[in-house]
Amino acid sequence: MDKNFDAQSAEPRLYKAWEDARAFAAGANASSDETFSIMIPPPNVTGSLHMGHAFNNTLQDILVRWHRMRGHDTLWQPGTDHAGIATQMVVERELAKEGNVGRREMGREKFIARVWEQKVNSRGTIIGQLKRLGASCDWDREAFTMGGAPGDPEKGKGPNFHDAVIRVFVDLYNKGLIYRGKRLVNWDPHFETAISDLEVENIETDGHMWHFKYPLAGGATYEYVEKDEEGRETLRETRDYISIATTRPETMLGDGAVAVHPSDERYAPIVGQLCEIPVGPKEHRRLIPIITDEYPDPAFGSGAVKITGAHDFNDYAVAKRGNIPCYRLMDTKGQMRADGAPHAEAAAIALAVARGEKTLTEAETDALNLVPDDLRGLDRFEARKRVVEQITAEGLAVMTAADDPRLGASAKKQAAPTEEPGPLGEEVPGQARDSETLVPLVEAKKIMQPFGDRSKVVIEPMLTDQWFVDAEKIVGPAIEAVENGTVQILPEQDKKVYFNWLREIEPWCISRQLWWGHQIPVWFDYAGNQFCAPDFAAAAREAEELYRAKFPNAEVEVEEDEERFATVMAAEHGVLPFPELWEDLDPNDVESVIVGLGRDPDVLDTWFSSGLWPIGTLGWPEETEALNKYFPTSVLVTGFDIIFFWVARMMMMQYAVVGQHPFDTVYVHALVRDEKGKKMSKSLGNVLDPLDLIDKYGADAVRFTLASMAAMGRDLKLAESRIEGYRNFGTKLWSAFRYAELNGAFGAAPAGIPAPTTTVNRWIIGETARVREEVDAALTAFRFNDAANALYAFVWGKVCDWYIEFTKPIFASEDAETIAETRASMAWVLDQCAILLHPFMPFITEELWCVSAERTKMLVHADWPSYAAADLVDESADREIGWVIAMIEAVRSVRGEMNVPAGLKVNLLQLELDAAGRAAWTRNADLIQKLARIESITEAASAPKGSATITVPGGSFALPLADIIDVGAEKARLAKSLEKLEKDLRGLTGRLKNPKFIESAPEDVVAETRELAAAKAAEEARLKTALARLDEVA
RNA sequence: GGGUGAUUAGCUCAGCUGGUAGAGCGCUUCGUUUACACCGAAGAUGUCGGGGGUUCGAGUCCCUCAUCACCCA
Repeated sequence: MDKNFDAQSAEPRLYKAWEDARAFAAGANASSDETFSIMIPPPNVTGSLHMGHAFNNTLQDILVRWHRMRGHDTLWQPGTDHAGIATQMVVERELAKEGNVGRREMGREKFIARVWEQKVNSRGTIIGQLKRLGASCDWDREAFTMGGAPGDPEKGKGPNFHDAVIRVFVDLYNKGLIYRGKRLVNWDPHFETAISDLEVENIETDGHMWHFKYPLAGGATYEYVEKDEEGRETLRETRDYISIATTRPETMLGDGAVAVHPSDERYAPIVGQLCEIPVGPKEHRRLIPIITDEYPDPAFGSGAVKITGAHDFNDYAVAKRGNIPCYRLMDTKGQMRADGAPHAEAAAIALAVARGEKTLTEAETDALNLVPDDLRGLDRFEARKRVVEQITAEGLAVMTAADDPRLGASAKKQAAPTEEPGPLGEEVPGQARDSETLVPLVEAKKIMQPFGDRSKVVIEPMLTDQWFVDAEKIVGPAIEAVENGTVQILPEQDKKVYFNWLREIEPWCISRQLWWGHQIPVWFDYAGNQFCAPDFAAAAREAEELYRAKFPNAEVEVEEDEERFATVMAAEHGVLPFPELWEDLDPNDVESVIVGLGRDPDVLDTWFSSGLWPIGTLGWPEETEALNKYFPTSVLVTGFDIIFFWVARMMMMQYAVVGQHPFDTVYVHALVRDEKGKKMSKSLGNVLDPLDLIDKYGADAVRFTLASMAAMGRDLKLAESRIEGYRNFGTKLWSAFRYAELNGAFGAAPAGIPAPTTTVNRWIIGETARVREEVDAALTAFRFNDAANALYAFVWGKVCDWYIEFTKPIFASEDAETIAETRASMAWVLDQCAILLHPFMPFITEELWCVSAERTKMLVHADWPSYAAADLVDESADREIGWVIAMIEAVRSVRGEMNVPAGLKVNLLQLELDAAGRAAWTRNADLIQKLARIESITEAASAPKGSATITVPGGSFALPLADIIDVGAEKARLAKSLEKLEKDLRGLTGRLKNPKFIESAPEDVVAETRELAAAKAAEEARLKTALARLDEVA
């Protein structure tokens, strides 16, 4: 054997050997009917392996390898996710980089073809990286969340996931669980698509709060009175306006009302009146009603809130309650609308509505563009600036003293006025020279601003038509399953997060205005009828049926017409031409009907398809053998950040579709952070690339590190030094095998558990059984760190530190029988180390397995042991070795502290020793003498002058070190031990003297305490005699 | 604002149902005793965030305060 394991060259070789042997195939090495299955959380196709993946997949691989070795019928299902928005973003960026035309110029079909190309190319990256980690997935079953979708160049290679997704959509649609509607959604103006609320990050940012006056209609006035808590008047003035605070002035253009709290006395006199939106051309100022609603907080701002139903979630709710129109102001890019009739015309209609002279349908309201002509087409932030300028110029901004602290940093700047006064009301307001001057009240304020998690642009709440899953109707079983334990979530605390979210579930917006994804299987006709079906032919049949019924004597022909969808959309915006024509017809007279069907161009949220991952990968809707065998799956291992995105939705969807729970256990792991606890991010530059680490330390070291730090529910802070430490552990194991090789313990594989006679061999076999139980118990409880640490402590602390050292005198001896027995025992013990470590460190253990003996199977398929400590632990061997170790440590400790030269062999005087101690000594004299470097031992009645005392259970010894010993140092050493001992003893006897302790503590605890107290007392006595002797000398 | 978690050795953390604190790394001293210097031997270090309570007994259970982190508004 070489001196070290060469991970770089061995890992690819070993992985290939496993793959060639189809060692990871579902059911490989199965010897029982028990099944174990895991679905990989599919990484994005365009992604690459980061620390989170490495962690996640290491844990999965440990479980999978462990179960496979235990003979369970095991499947680890791999695959990748099409990651709609992320992938589309990557490809669009690539196109731009190549100087190519954009996707719109390219057209949908060509663009999709391009994305497929990208998918085929980059899919291999992440798969290759998973293999480098050692992931033992059944690669032949690799799935893709868009597998089989139109354009898939590898159609038929993996499961047809597309058909499954479409089928589920149709199914849920038919069950009434999916619907289309105009709702306020989170709109990403960069990608020009709706996104779900989970894809929005709310970030606190520096913002402003502007205060404006909305003049009352017709110059009306009222007494505005403010009172303090005792009801005393603090302010009374006659006002002709109502004061409004807003962080988004540009949305004023779409205000539908001003709302105040019903209990707010300040505004009671003007509720029901109209007020004027103080922006837009003077001659077309819109009037809006002042209404009451529970939403405004009287204590916040002025207590009055403008209501812009089409651009704010809270306002939307108020608008719905108060039947206030929601006027959409922006287009898909977040620019002020430039469509429709001129502002004057639109404003007139809106005014009529506000006066109650006219009502509009939802579509008509949406068609109305209330953006003043001069602001049309502007970016929303530019529009904000203009609106503020216009209002301020007109004198309708609320003013305040220039040193008003609410102005924030800009207020302090007053002392040093800038040279050029900027336009009033800008984001840096107020250029006044002294506090007498009034400036517009623009509060500097932290506001929570929504950002797209992918695009990083400010999300715009937008009123659009979208598809929704009526999640509320399907959460029931998902909640119950966790409540009643059908599905276990670990760690327990994450259950709460799960419940909180599910119990307050909102409709799930599943449509995305993207091209890369599963296109929604719904076709529209002229009249806006929806036909939901797996394909056009089926949709056409439905349409045909409908029109046959409507026009009994007509020949009905249905044709696909992509233009139709656009027509219908236009119709929704106010022009609905065709059904009106029919009103004048007698349906019986119609002889021919041509129905054009256009398909909804939108695609489904990626999470809708990954929600079907457990069944879709197993071939559902076909009743495949795999589905029968491996579903419901055993464990889902995933990060806590996607409990909502994925776990909860898989639960809901699996129940909704197949009425079953998708997995028995969800193991939620934490985040990998850097050593300072910061989240790893590219912008911080603290990212540890798992592949770099694998290159440097080997996959085994990386895996073992991650496993040993996987304490449940705790983030792991990863320092490279830890990985280095576990690389060293691998080397330690390697060199232990090398020792075995040098001592003839290689060769034939052990046939069974050896039954040696020598104490050390009997002892280590018992220890092995103990660690096997520990590892199994830890893995059963998903306590990966406990398992890893138990193995570390066993291999290093027991096998290497003691067992191997104990065998040295044996192998150096002439005792052929004992040597043979020790070789067999050592071979077996090291085999067990390899087996038990294999799930954690698959590469090095496989290599050691293969080089150390002739094998019938590779380690990946070796049989996991089941021996019990109860059967293999030999109590007397255990006690004896315990004593021997204590003896050696005691001598070494004294030597170390007394600065006895390491090379010097010393003579030991035995002062007193009980029978057990004598027996242990006799049987293990060789080994104690070698390890403690003792030349000889002689019995003596008393310790000579200038000797150091060694106490062990049942006896005491003396090291005569007349020449070297420092009596003072020895006294100090003994005094220190004695002090500690006495302290322990005080605690113990104190407890034993307490009658309540004897009464109420369990018997075994009392007994244990007594034993401990006795042992400590004995040792105390020995130490005291030793000290007394020293006193005599001194 | 609501929720969750954390606070234990210099650092990073274990410590499951209460029985009197552990690991790894780091640090100090010594050491080539042929498995291993990616090593060995020895050693030092803790009012377990503060305060209160329950208990014979609290790092562990309860209350409270403080600080930090994350999630959701």
